[in-house]
Amino acid sequence: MKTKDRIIATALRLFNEEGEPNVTTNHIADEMDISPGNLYYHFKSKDDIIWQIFLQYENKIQSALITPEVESASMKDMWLYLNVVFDVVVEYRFLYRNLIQLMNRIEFMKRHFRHILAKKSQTALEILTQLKALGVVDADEATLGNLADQIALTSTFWLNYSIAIFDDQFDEQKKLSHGIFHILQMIAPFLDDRQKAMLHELARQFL
Amino acid sequence: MKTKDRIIATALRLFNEEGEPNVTTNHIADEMDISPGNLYYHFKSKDDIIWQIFLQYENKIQSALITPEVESASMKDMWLYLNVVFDVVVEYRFLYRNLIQLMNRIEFMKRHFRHILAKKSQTALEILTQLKALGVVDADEATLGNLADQIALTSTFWLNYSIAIFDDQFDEQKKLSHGIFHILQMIAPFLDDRQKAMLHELARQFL
DNA sequence: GTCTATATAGGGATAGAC
DNA sequence: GTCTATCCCTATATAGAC
Repeated sequence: MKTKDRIIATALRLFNEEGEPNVTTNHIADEMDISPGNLYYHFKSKDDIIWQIFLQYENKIQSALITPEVESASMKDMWLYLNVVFDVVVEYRFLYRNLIQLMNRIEFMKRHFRHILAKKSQTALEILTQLKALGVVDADEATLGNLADQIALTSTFWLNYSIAIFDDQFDEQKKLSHGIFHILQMIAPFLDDRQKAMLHELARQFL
Repeated sequence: MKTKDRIIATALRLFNEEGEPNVTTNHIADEMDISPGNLYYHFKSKDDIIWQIFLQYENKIQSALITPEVESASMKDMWLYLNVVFDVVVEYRFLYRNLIQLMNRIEFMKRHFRHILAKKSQTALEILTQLKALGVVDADEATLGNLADQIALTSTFWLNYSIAIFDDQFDEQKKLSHGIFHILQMIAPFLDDRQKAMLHELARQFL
């Protein structure tokens, strides 16, 4: 693994663990046992490191945001989609914790993130629409649109929300599952009894 | 107005306008035409200023979170409640922009904010329950609980969300109304036609 | 209560040797 | 590509005069 990649990996880990504002470039270099000068040979600034991490993140989230072919014709498809999205969010959670700050500080970030957010909502809508066509979901267009936005918003801020409401020792993975099921519950009123039972079963297994 | 209060007012304004991390104590003193030394005569640290602002905020939000007697027996009651809450959120919006950061930095903040968030959800649930008893809303307990949490989450993070998705020149007040109607739309599927029409009318007037 | 002056510390970033 | 040494700057906070 090249030094440049190690810097990115280490920075990402420290940012996630301690919050980006609390992690200095010296801190990163120290953790890797390299000199600050070396770090600045590979990156021209701290924001440059963050931007490179963001580009990695953007790649991953975009792969996650390709509309899946709804296969099982059930809420399991939505559940899978949410799992993929939440995984990426967790992996790059520091971005979400300081979203506004970073968007204002780093050029292009705002535009790129806005694009991702729109895609999140759009993909959710496409899945819902497919599920509706298959008779799994029963709701009008406006409701589906509202649900899609709500899914985008919730998947974006759930981690912050859960930091605020849950005990700190609460298991990270549990928080996530909790978020996913919170979203699925939003859709539940528009499902028939068989699908509701399936949600219940998923909840039993994973919550 | 005493200097101490002027410091709080000025700090709040600057924090909101420029983001707390971008506003230094010197910056605040400068804006008020007092010396940094004077500022530190009144507050022992920057975090102390933030904490005092938070206590002000806590007072206001707690007044807003008292369950209203549902009077008009319509969605107008929910609409009024949301307006009161959003007003406070906007007045102290810098807290929401750096929520996690501040909660980790300032003692007690986490505990206090967690309490407020729980109350937000609880109050929303009480209003929904009253509306159900009056026959305005038709949904089971689980759905109402889910809606209440969703209202708490959305009212907390809507400002950040709207910064991310809307154009910067988009009017502040419009963003707010947009958030309120987004929440009302979440409840819409559980209303009868007359109530839906009322939402439509409110939207026409304020959106 | 308010000012001026300053201590202290730490972070971002660069120069130049190896 | 990596290190050492260091510069520069800015932020928090304090000391002591008025």
